[in-house]
Amino acid sequence: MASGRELFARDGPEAQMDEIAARAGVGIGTVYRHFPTKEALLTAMVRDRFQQFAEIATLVEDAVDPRDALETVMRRSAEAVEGDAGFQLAMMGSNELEWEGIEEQKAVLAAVLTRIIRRAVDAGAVRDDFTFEDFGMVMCGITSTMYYKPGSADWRRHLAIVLHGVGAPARP
Amino acid sequence: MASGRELFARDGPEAQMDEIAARAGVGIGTVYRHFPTKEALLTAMVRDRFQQFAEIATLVEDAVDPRDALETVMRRSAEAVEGDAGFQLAMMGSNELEWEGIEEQKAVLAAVLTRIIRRAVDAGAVRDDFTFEDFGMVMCGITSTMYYKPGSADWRRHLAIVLHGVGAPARP
DNA sequence: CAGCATACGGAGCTAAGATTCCGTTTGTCA
DNA sequence: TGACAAACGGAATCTTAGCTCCGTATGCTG
Repeated sequence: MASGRELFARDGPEAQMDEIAARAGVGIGTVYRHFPTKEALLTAMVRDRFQQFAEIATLVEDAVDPRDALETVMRRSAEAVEGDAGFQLAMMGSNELEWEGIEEQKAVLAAVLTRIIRRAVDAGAVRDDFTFEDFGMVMCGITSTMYYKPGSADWRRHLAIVLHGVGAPARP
Repeated sequence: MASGRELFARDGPEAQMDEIAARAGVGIGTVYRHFPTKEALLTAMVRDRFQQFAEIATLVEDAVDPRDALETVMRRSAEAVEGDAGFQLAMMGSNELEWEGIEEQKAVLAAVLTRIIRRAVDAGAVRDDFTFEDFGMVMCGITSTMYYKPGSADWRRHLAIVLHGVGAPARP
């Protein structure tokens, strides 16, 4: 059940299948009938999030100011993930393991973001060596703040620092 | 054994006690005679690292340029931790759980770093709201890159971005 | 060398949590 | 209403990994 996977996300990735089932109001067997394994459940959740990221990025892509677009994508994506400990951990590891069936969503996101980044670089608003890879990297960092200080808004400071750091260095 | 804990650090925090013991060339019982619990072993390791951080910071504190001092501390600390997956994960969580017996080392580090940061801020080289807490936060982020891309030098890019972001914003 | 103490090794105990399996319930068709 | 199918629930199983315990080896003293 969709509801089940969200509850799981909320409690973090070490949530027990028993608990997930109970909270969704079904038996364990039922959960396993929908998702053959715990990892499958995780993956489904992660895929949804990446899709959401892609939607956010697409929505913002045509903003007049490309620098704004980038900033907004980062902020909105981070906000979307606040309180979803399960995904936060998954994301921090997303560069490591290639989750099955995530590639597609990731590719869409990469395409949109690459365009946004290129525009921002061309506008001189972002350091010219910034890439989609870097985007993922710094987002993971921000996510780590979220994960380890749940409920705090500290990640916004982290984002602010990174956003400043992503800007083009002052020409001397 | 000191050697034992390092081997453990290398293999990550999910290394099994059996394996640790075997690799150290002793029996499991012997490991448990030195460290009552797996967590104790972790903690000992983490304490050593924090002490190392404090030493690095102290060594660099008197550099002429406070901005350089900060940068050097970050880089050297990160380098010290490269390849130590166990500590990397522990550090990412260090703001969450208060490890027993780490407070002392952490306090020393905080004192030195706070001085360095203050000097850098006073010199106008670092954004004036930057704190020791922020230091830990961004270091965790950089560490997450290290952890999830082991063996890669990508964390240096992450550090570069963050360092730029930590700088004082241009006065308009 | 005998006797005692200290430290070792590692088989086995126990807990936790993912996954399986089968008897039961619910729903549909004639 | 009876028979069959699909979906369910959750106790039991299997696996993994931390930890305990006790018989043995090493070393010191007289």
